[in-house]
Amino acid sequence: MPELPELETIKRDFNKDVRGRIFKSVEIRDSKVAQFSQKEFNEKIARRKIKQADRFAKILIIETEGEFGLMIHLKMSGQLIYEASSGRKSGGGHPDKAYKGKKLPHKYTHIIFHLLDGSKLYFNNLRKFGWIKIVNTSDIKKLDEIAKLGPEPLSEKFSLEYFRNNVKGRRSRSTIKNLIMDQKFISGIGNIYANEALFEAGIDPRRKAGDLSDEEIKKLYIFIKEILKKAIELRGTSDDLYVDLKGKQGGYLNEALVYNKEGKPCPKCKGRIKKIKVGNRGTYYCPNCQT
DNA sequence: ACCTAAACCTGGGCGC
DNA sequence: TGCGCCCAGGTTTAGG
Repeated sequence: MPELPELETIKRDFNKDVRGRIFKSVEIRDSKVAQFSQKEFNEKIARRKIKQADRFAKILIIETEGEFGLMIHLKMSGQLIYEASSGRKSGGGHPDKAYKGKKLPHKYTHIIFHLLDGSKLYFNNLRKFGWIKIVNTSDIKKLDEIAKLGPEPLSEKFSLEYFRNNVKGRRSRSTIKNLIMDQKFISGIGNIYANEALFEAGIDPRRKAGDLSDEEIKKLYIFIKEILKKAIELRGTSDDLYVDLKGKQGGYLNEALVYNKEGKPCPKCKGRIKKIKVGNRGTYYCPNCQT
């Protein structure tokens, strides 16, 4: 579901296609998902030019040239889709359909942003866990949701030393899979890429973090980065509902090693991939290769 | 302080 | 055909 690579894909496309446009108005179709009022939007966002999109782990922030911006979390069923105004060249597929071929907007479109040039941003969210709120962007890193996040796996702050110290130290009693999905420890990894990285590193997801050898810790550290980089190149994973800004699916699922592969042959040993529960999450692994 | 499990929400797939 | 049940999942909250 939307994890770091998916949000990174949206951010990059957003900065290419939407940056510089101007907010006009908003249609709030579900007030749980839109955690702001019409009035607040009119006061803080309307008429402002879009400066850029930033990504912090799985959170997207759309900054305007004013003091405020939008903070967006897709959770697992969210879609942020851009539709260029009709009549102008949009430079790519027109995303008028994004959920089972339904035309936008549809039942699960909870917010629509209208931009001054007639283009639109749709926020769809089937399970309504995702949200958008208006935040003051003068000091983004101090915002509650951002401040509590651990380092990004592809940043310099995520060093092997940091990783090793935490895996062996304070957090050593949780399972290694739960640990690498803990956003306060490393931010941006969710269920899909946790499964994939543990497979590549040959580590059983149920292992206690503290029982990993230095060599295993290093392998996992390397593969977390590798898997995420590869997933960004492939524009993310579309298992169920994830699509990019233009409503297109990501390419990673075709390349996935174990995720969603129950009963399929392991890419390394040709044994069968098993599905179990770890920390209440569906977990795919190869019993032969991951020990 | 720590960990686990339920809750949030909805559609889809399954068994009967 | 249709009802009821369980599952998916990121994060928070409640409970142990």
